[in-house]
Amino acid sequence: MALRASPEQREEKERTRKSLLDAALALGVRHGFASLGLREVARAAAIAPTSFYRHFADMGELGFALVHERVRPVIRELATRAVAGDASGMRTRLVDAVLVAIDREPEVVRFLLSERVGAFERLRQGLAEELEVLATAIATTLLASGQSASRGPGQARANLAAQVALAVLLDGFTRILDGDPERRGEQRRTLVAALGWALAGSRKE
Amino acid sequence: MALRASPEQREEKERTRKSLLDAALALGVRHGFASLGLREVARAAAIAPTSFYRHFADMGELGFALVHERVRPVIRELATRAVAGDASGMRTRLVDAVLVAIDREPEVVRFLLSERVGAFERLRQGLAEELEVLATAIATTLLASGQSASRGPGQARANLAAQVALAVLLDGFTRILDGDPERRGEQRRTLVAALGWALAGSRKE
DNA sequence: TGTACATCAGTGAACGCGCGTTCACTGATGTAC
DNA sequence: TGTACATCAGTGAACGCGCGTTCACTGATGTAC
Repeated sequence: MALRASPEQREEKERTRKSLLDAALALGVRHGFASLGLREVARAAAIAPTSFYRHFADMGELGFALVHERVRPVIRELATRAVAGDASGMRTRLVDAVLVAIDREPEVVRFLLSERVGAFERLRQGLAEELEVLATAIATTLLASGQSASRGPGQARANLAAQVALAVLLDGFTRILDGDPERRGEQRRTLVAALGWALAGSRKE
Repeated sequence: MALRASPEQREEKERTRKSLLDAALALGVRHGFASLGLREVARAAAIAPTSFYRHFADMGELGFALVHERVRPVIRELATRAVAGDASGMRTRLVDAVLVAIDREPEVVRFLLSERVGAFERLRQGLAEELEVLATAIATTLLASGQSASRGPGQARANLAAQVALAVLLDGFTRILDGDPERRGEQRRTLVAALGWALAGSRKE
């Protein structure tokens, strides 16, 4: 190489890095992320333990990468869906996006839910910041559709509704992840109803 | 002893057991419960590592004891408060009980929040069962006060409101635990508002 | 073009350390008679 | 009452093991000239 690595080398390194992140997610779902070891992750990624250091200084740095590179896109997708229409259809748009996220990347969702209340404060803060983006998106759509502004101070009511809706969404993630996969239809209906309830607040549903 | 231990001996053993549970909670808040070691907990409880086995077979059994002996009473207290009056005052009764729980036993609350979405399925299930009691208590009060029964099928609406309210309560625990202790007053008002929003659903607030 | 050198992902040996678990033991305190 | 025995919480030594980290190295591939 010398000053720069070739594209092939950079791709190769990126593949190894990706396999480390994937391995950490897969193992974390089983044993918990906090108890994950560097050697354990390297082994699952099929590299020598010492090679781990070519990508991350320690497991904490890997956790931070998971937040930024894996969790963030999932939450941003939800936020995009929230603002991709008016408030009346937001319930179903969000719930559908939740189900897609759980189907595609259940480990990422589990990581989000776990570390949001986990032991590492930096991860908790990072995830809280990401979730704030989603809350803002929900509040924006509510305000824009004027559905919450009909009474009282609009912004405050929209924020309140968004906070409650976010709590319901995260609760829904948990229930569906731990629930029976056979009963997705019922789970979906319940979550749509709960989210509608959360978004409606004191207005007519 | 022989066939039975003296009351003093049983008290002594109970004290040691309590110090193990306390140590696990205190350490768990800092490093996460999943990564907690038997030796680490025994050390913090000021007993020899081998003495741990006089009380628990392993850390998993200790975690189960935490659910049943520490978390359960906190949730039962919330459930008791929920049914200790009519639906109109339930918001403030529950929020006050949440603040008391956080002040008295922040480690227990943190344990509840963490393990509810943690890696050990048995703990998740145990905590879900405890929380179900609280949801039922909330739904019962709503139904009894007839505030949710005014429209549509009463039981279903009460259950939905209780589910949303529970999500808001748990979210409130998280926000207050991670929030600035100086701003308790504001946090309390926000949580009361959010819970009111959650309980109100589509009826007038 | 050839040759010398730089970069760097990945490696294997080695280290000291804390872990979970076993084992035989101690000492206090009970019961049996 | 005295004596033999049982129970059991707590102990310290010892074990094998996997951990995180360091180190000097390899080999592929780039640049400089």
